[in-house]
Amino acid sequence: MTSIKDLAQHLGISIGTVSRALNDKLDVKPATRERVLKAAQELGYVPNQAGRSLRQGSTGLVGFVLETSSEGMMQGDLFFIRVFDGMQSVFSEYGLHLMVMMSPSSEKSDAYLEKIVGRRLADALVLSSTRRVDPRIDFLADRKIPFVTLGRSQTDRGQPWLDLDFEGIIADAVDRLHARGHRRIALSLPRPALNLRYVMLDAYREQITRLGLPFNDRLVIETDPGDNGGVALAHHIMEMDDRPSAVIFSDHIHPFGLYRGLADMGMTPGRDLAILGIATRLASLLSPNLTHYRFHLHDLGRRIAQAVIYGLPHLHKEKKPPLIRERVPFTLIEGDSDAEMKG
Amino acid sequence: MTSIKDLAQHLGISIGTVSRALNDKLDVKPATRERVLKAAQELGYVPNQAGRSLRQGSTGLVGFVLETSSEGMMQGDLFFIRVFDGMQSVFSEYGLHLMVMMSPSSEKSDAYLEKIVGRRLADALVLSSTRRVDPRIDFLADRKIPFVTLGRSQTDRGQPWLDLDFEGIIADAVDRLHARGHRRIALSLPRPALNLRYVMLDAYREQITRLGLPFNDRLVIETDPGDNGGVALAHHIMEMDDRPSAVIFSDHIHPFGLYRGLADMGMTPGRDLAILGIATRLASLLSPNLTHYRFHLHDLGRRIAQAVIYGLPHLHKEKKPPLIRERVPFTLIEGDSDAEMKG
DNA sequence: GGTGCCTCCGTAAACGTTTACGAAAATTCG
DNA sequence: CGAATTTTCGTAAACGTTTACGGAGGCACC
Repeated sequence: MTSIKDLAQHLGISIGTVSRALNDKLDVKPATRERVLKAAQELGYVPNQAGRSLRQGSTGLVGFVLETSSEGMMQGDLFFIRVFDGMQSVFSEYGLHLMVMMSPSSEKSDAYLEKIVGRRLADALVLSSTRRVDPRIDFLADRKIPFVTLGRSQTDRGQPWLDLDFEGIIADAVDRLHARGHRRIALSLPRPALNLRYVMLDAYREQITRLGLPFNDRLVIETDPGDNGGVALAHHIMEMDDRPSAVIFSDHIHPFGLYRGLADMGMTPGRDLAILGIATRLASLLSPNLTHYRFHLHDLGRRIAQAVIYGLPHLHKEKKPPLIRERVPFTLIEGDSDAEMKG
Repeated sequence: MTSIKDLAQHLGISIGTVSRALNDKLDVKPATRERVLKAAQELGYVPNQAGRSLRQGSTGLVGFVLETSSEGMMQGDLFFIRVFDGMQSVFSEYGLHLMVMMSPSSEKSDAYLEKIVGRRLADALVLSSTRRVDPRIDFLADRKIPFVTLGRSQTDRGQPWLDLDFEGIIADAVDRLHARGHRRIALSLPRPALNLRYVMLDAYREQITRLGLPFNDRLVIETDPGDNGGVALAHHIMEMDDRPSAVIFSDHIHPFGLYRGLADMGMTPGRDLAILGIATRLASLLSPNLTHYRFHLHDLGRRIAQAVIYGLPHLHKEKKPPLIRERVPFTLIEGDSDAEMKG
């Protein structure tokens, strides 16, 4: 593999000059710069990242920490790949590379982070699946590693975050169902550790009481990772003695299970139970059409990337970059799963 | 951040000894080794990867090149994350890290690989979405970069590969449908560039003729990326004048679309059209149950990882490691979507 | 006590860059 | 034409490791 030394020898100039030429430094004659660039092209020279990292203390890599939620059905997949794509599209402009890292389950995730960070594998990290109390945030903040979280947390160390606008969704969903005559509106929530759960629950409670409805915690239903995609959930709901007439989902998998479960019981979504979900494009494959909230995930990725850039001083010119803490807006896709309540 | 120099000063010994102690070299007294390890623990020392990479010429990273198939519905997602998980579980034992890299669309993927490889970002690569003629394979082989492909290709440079046993699936599927009285069996295939398409087509033709059925290329149906998950496909199939009584899918998304399309037409999968698919756990959410072929994706990931290890001489002891070229076996999950043909 | 052999450790070079510094060359100016 | 200034370039240090090499001690042996 050709090194900068080879290049310099081949051109008969010093490696210092070659380096400056390649990195667009000022003090190099235009003519020689051209010669260097041309030779680099011909010899297929690409700077070795290790050498460069060592010298300038930055690797050009941004790590996205993905937890292998060992809980049955993988939730995020369809979600994440679009986000990654958006992130990379921004990073490319800065010569950065996105590195998706599979972190072990949460108990060992600290040791994992320790290694990543200690080895200086990445210049910055993005955390996902943020928990209400998230030690990873303290860990990174203590070590002054630039990072951004996808999802909020109560562990607040002044870090930038991006999140979906769950409050907006819940408010809209509750309003919408209320306007259509529903009074017993259930909410399906993920496991307790995730901060997402509390955000949605608070928003739900707030909107319910604002509408003058009684808050009933029996209508707050926990999704069971062991439940195969939510089939059992359907039975659970339909067999409650004061069963809800509508249910709001916080993910895009469980609506499928619920549809399936209802079908098994001979019931129809939208007629026997109104359903609202947060969904990806997959939702369009449900019949009847699922009314759901959708996000521009590619944009979300771009926003995350921007927040990361702001955390890396050598990549932008802002003296005091803004602290990015945004909830990205949703779009409502109207379907037939949340029809008017008759009776 | 503490470097090995800090550690050495703190202990009052040379950095050479510290390095040897940490790397389990022979010529260091057990007592000092212990002291070093203890101090490293206390000071939170983790070796800087850039320094190490520079010296030994390897980064400890394995890149998985994921193409952002810009074609409508993302196919692979649910699939890949499990594979990643399997890979990482092996890599962890070797101190390797999986780095998922989002490669741009295929036209520019060469320039992308050029950068990755030139910068020495990864010790080895894994290619996915292999095409029948895949220039990436030539590129990597020419540069002697260790790599493994997930999926086969006609571009054969002696590289190891892992793949799903599509031949086995097709043979089993055709047999199964034939035994149940089906004579007009359609096959749904992905876009032409992918090698997968040809593997399946060949296997299909072979099995069809072996059973004495006529090969009819009108029964080979191309899935349209623009078609929203296969809904239009349903209409297309049901409106053929010599329409098939069964269809085999090569992916896990289109069955959803087909179910949806059939439902829209008031038809029932398994009664009006037999359906076989290759699927992930999501399939259990279809009603009636989709009969499908399933793979142990975590294992697949582990196999890929093993093949990668064999390509990195410093990580194993084999003089001549075996060339891994395997099709991982499938499991049939029986459902109700491929019932007996009546009439 | 000299010789030889281990065991353990320190020294220093090397990996490929970038960059501060100063020297050389080119240009401008009086 | 010489001096002052600017432009351009070469030198060398530094980043954090690993590792080949050799030296210093300890011990056993004759």
